[in-house]
Amino acid sequence: MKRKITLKQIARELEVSISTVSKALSGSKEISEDTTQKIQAFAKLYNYRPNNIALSLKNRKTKTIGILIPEIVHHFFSTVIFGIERVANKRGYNVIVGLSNESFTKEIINMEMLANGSIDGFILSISKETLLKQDYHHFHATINQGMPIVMFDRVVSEVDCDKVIVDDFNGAVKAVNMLINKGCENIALLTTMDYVSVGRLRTQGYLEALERNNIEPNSDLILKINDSLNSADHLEFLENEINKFFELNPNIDGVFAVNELYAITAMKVAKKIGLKIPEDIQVIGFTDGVLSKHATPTLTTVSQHGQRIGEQAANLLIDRLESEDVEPDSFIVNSNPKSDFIKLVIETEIIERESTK
Amino acid sequence: MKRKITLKQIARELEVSISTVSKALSGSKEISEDTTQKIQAFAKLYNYRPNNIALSLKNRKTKTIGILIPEIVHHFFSTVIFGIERVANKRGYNVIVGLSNESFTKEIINMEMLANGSIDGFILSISKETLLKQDYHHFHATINQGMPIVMFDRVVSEVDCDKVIVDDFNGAVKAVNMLINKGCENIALLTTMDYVSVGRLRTQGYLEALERNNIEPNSDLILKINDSLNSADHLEFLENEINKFFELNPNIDGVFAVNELYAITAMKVAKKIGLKIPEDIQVIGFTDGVLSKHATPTLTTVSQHGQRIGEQAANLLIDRLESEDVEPDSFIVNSNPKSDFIKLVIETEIIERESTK
DNA sequence: TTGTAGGCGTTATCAC
DNA sequence: GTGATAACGCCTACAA
Repeated sequence: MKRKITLKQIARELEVSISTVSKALSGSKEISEDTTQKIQAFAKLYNYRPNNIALSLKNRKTKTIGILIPEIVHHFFSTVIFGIERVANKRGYNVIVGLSNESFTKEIINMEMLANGSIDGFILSISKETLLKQDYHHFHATINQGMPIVMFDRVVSEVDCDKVIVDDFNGAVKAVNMLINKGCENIALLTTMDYVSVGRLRTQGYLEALERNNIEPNSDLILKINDSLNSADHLEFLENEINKFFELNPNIDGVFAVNELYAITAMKVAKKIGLKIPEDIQVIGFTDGVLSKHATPTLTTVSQHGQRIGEQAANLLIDRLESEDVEPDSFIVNSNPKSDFIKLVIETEIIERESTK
Repeated sequence: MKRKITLKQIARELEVSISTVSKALSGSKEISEDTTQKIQAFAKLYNYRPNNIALSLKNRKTKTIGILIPEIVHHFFSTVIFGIERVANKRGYNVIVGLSNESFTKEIINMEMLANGSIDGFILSISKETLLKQDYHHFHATINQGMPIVMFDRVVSEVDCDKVIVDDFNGAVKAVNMLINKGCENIALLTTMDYVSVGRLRTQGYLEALERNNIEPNSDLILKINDSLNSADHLEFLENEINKFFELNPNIDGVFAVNELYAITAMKVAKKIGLKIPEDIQVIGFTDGVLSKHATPTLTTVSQHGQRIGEQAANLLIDRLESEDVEPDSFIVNSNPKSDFIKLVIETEIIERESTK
């Protein structure tokens, strides 16, 4: 077992100085043909590779991106990671993943763990608990330390940073519009509690679409589901809630659900009580995951393009990291660093499947 | 924007030496009460945290684990990551993720990228292409460099390292046994091509169960599906294959599928051609993912306990990393480092749902 | 053409 | 009690 070889060892072995080795390996023409050749051959033989940690320390940049997300066993988030990793890798960066599990404390711990030199910047989506608490001091702190953050999906206006968001509002408008155009007259909304901003935006989109079509919103047709329960009991609870809801409102002929699970469950309940999809009731869900594609009938969804979100976020972050390099040299007067944060809105796309006519 | 503060800056500010600051902060009692207090207060005020990179360089360990997997948008793998992250975090480690996308080359590039000091050890699952090529030199190389590897799920006997695997063989036996006990007489096997070892093991389990029950295996009832196509066309292809298969073998009353997708698709096709589940045909799939839980009918599956796999793998790796620290001091004669690699077999568990009687 | 020295941030050893 | 020094591995400005 031969440990990784270092410049020092090569130098000792070849009886030259460390800097000669360094220069020879980087192809500097300060060094003579002969020694360069000799050194490069030796290095190749022993498979020399510069130590990343040493480089990081010297260059004060690690070439790695920290991702901090609420959960990973989740189609949307893993898709985003996939997108991030893709461009990160292409641009020479690694990716380090931290999970908050929707917990405020774990989010903070993870941030501190990574912010101490391990990474050059963050790409993150805020945990539910943090959103509830509305305590964003840890974001401000790391930004103040000069570490850039790019937020995606669950973002918050209180923090100044680059953001990549889904066009939740218009996605919902499009979906509900489609239901209306396909003949639905009593469209139900299945949504979450308000504190997760995306849920709120999707609800607003639902209302907006109704208004544009001169349909009076009916609060009976809106079901707000408490999603704070954990998965074990959650599924049953969900089915019961939706079941009650459908029985109270037998006139429902269209459903817009703010996430895939609600949509799938709505279909399941509908089928159980004898409704035909899409003949009797049409369903559209936000978020295009595995379930939608494989449900029977397959589910029409609003796709968020998770991969694109990840790619854009990574590009945004890396662009900022690499532009910072130049900053100290440039004396642009209007650099205006406070307000030129970018907010990318990723358009949604409706994927039509069998649950709509 | 105040950059992260360093020992040097504290020292300068307080007009003491760097080493005094270092000692004071680590609570050494070499330093007087007074200065210790003063320094600690100052450090707290400026929120001093030691720089991880510098520590890594000094200690020659990064306290981070490299995960290298074929894909991340995949329930099983993300579950494993979840498990790894959990124990890694608990034990003070970070987790850096690389994706091979089932590509041999990307696997190598990622390994080399991470092996140059960025991590202390690997947890990985081998890409399909690598398994096909049977070229494992990169694993040997990194192990030879003194970097431990723990493989999970897709492992290979040619590489000497710790392994955590699913009991694919017995899982399959259990599943097929269950089908037999529930009255199935013509059990079909839906499997992949042979080169992915887990597929082969599950196939062997299927055969074993038949044999134990004195049932003559019938090659007509085994469908090997070419899964090298990409997802776009794959689904349709899959449905067609299974459809043809079912039509050729109308006597099938039980299906064991080596993965969730095949099982779900089999159910879909069965329903389409008018078979009732589980009355006419019962189905069990390997891998317990989201689809199984939400399909109609819900699918009986063989759960692999992905999270536990991840946890065990992480514990194995960290145990090895932290035992290495002691090694140089201990002069145990029978240390026998070559052959004491651990192979953990995680038992599967059948989760009964509606697709079986 | 080659080598020396300093520094990235930290800790540990040893001297004062 | 406090501080100087070396070392982790690398790079680079500056000497020789």
